[in-house]
Amino acid sequence: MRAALRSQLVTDGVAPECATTIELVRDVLGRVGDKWTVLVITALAEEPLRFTALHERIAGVSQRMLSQTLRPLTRDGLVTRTAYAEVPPRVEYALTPLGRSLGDAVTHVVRWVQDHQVEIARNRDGFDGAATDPK
Amino acid sequence: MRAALRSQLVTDGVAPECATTIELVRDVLGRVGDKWTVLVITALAEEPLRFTALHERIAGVSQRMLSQTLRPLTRDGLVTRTAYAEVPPRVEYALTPLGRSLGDAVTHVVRWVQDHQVEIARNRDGFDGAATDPK
DNA sequence: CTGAATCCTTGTTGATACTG
DNA sequence: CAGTATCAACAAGGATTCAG
Repeated sequence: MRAALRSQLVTDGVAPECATTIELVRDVLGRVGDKWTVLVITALAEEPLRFTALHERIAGVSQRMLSQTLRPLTRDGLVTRTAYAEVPPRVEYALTPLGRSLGDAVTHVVRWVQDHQVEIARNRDGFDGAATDPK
Repeated sequence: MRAALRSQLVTDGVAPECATTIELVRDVLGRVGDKWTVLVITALAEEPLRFTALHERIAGVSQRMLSQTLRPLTRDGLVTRTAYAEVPPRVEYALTPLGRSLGDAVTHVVRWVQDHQVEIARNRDGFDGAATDPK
């Protein structure tokens, strides 16, 4: 199964139909790895939120980055964007079932980090110590 | 549990000990989201490989990016680096159990993409169609 | 209120060349 | 063989300003 995973990811000698899958995998993984997407998903997982509310909950995000993060999520159907024709305008973002299921998948990785953070920190100390103290 | 996840990720009003966890989560997620790490992990999941072998298997990676990808993985204890004192030099990289377990966690996300790629593509078409065809 | 447009700074990537 | 050093190109992120 791991070989099957690799066959989906590797780019040398890919079959043409596979090329689109590997691109999509990279696209989504890159999304998950970016600075704000996971925070947006987890924030929306609690409850639907309007733009400003999101902006307030996610500390440090700029308006620009927030809308840049939301657009591809909306495009992929991970979140819905509902604009109410009022003045002042009101736009509510909510997580779709699809987005929720991605959040669940990502949770595995997040939990992995939490479960292994001590071990990782210890490894880093050992590595850095060996580098500076080569005795 | 989802609220717990969010409490680990969000940066506003964090407890001091949490700050290091959220940084680590971002660090690892960023790693997973970069261009080469997942490919390296999946390649090494099959068998230990030397530098050149990795370089050949992962199409498109430069020597520079490969060593830049390998160093943090080694530092965190996800892969081992064994240098044999020979001429010519030989260095073998292998996945540790820790690295293997991260690969398993990431597999959930990869499988999620595979399972939902059609739905995502359909959503994108709809989104793009609505943008260009506002009738 | 909800963004889009602009500018600017920084970080990331890749090509190339060089070393133990 | 297994990298490091250097440089140029580019993308990402943030601050600010403007608009519907």
